[in-house]
Amino acid sequence: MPRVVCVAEKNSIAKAVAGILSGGRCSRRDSPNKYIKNYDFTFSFGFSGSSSVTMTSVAGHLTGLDLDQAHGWGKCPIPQVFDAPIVDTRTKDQQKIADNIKKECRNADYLMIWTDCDREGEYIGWEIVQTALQSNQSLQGNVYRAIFSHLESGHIMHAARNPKRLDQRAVDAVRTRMEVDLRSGVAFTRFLTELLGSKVGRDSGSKNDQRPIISYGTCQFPTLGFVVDRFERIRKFVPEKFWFIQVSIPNDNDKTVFQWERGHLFDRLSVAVIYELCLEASGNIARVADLKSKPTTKWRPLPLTTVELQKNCSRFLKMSAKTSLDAAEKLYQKGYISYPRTETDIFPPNMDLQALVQQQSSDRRWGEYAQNLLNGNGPNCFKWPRAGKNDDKAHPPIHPIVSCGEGLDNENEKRVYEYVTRHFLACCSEDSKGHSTTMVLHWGPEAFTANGIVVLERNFLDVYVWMKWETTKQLPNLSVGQEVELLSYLMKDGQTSPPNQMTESELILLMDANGIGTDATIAEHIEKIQQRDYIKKKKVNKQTYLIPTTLGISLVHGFEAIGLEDSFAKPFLRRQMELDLKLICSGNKNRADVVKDLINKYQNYYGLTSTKQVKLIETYTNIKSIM
DNA sequence: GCAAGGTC
Repeated sequence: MPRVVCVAEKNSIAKAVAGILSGGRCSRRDSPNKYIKNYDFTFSFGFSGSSSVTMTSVAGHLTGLDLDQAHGWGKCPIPQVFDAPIVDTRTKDQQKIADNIKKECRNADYLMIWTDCDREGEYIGWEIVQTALQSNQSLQGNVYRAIFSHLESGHIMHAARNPKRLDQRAVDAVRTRMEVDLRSGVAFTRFLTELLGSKVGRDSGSKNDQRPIISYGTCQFPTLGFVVDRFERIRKFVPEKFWFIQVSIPNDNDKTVFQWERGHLFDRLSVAVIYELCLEASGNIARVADLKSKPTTKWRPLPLTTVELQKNCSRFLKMSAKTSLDAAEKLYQKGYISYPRTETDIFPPNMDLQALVQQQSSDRRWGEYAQNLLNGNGPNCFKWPRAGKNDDKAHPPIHPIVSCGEGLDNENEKRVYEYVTRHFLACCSEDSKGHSTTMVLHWGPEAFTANGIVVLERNFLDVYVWMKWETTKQLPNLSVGQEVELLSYLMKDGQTSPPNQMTESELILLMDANGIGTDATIAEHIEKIQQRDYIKKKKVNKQTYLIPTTLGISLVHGFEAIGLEDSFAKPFLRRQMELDLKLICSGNKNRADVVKDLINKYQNYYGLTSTKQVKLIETYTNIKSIM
């Protein structure tokens, strides 16, 4: 019988796929790595007929990239970093996993790649192929690639029966990113550490004269740039005075305040003239000009992605992005929630979501809510979630798998589980419904509006406890055309205020929108620039803000003073690389040209930076003296 | 000792 080895990106996928292909009849063997298992069964592939199959996995990348020995830290002039030979490396864990693959493939006839169907997965597939060929050259030409986007059994069967080949263009694109990130990162990190490390070290009074690392990374710098940018906008902010008119009318024993439709104006005299006009024309009498009443809804959330999870854990639970992602990872490993790294905000149509809701019906906190959704009496019954626009073709939105009851003793995991579950139940609920009334008053030639909301059905809000939507005070009972005596009519002034410092939740949004990092790495970049002492967390009242340090501000301004064509601290460079990678994937550019162009650019920037390096030191010294 | 990207 022919022998087929299948390799997935992680054990959870290997286990699930083996279970489906074998009809639940597979046997499990250990591998040298405790997280990796080998699953044996028989299956009939189109290319091999009835075969003896071993399904195993890697755990992410199987190889790493580094400069060769001769070009290690301090061993060569920095510019050589841009064209030094690159070697593949393996950590001890990777070595064990590679050994397992080589052993399993030694007597194999076919190799089938089951890594995630995204760009990185394609590259990991290529790493697996290279490793397998080291022990079995005859596999060359007998490598297939399964195309799948979730783990529903019919879908997996279809993938097994319709294999494709690895997409070399996607592999090339990833290799390009790796090489450019490595060379640019290593070169500028060594340069900055040599130039500023001892200076910063002395200033910060760090012990045993240890020099801090001052790193450059294609993601680290734009992340820092966002924070510094906000900081500068606040620092340079000049408040501007404005004037406006506000009127109010009686409402029961209280009043209803109406806002001027012009908002506010920055010219006092204009407002004063308008105010006089109104007063002359109408005295203290206004007229109801319009009354609009309409149903309104507050939408339930979209299915949960990683970025949304991190943003909301930061906003609602005051957890750092790193902490929430780590907790989610643990919950996934324990089998409580689905895979936590996903960009998908649309559920596959044949998923049994009701069964997942049912799972939650025994919970003390939201069990009754879940049960009511399924019972279907009352306005709030199970409704298929809204569909977002993103599908990473690899993982479904984050959702709870089983109820954990009181089974979690780690506080962070408990809170993240609660968030994921409440979010999921909210997704499967009705929108919240209300009624909004808008009244327009005319006073002289000017219009003023007031708005009232009655929440009629809370629906998902009952389980999504962090979101608020409240009934406001009712508008007074008046009809169109009616005249009303004003309780007050005032000309007021105010001034514009600066934006707040950056929150972590805003930073995540900015990074995501600008393509800086991925769902899995955004939290790490934010963590990294704190470790490097470029930014610091600062608590004001109950809110935590991210504030750049002297070093962080100096780096951004220092490079600005040098005047590189594409600023390191802006997202443009990274975005341009991303576009080039897409062109490699579509076959419109080749890897060698893109690498050459990008490395050339960094070489030029390095040349310019080193001739103007004194500007970096000056900037640091100047900012140090005024901070 | 340096990057960013996977994953445990």
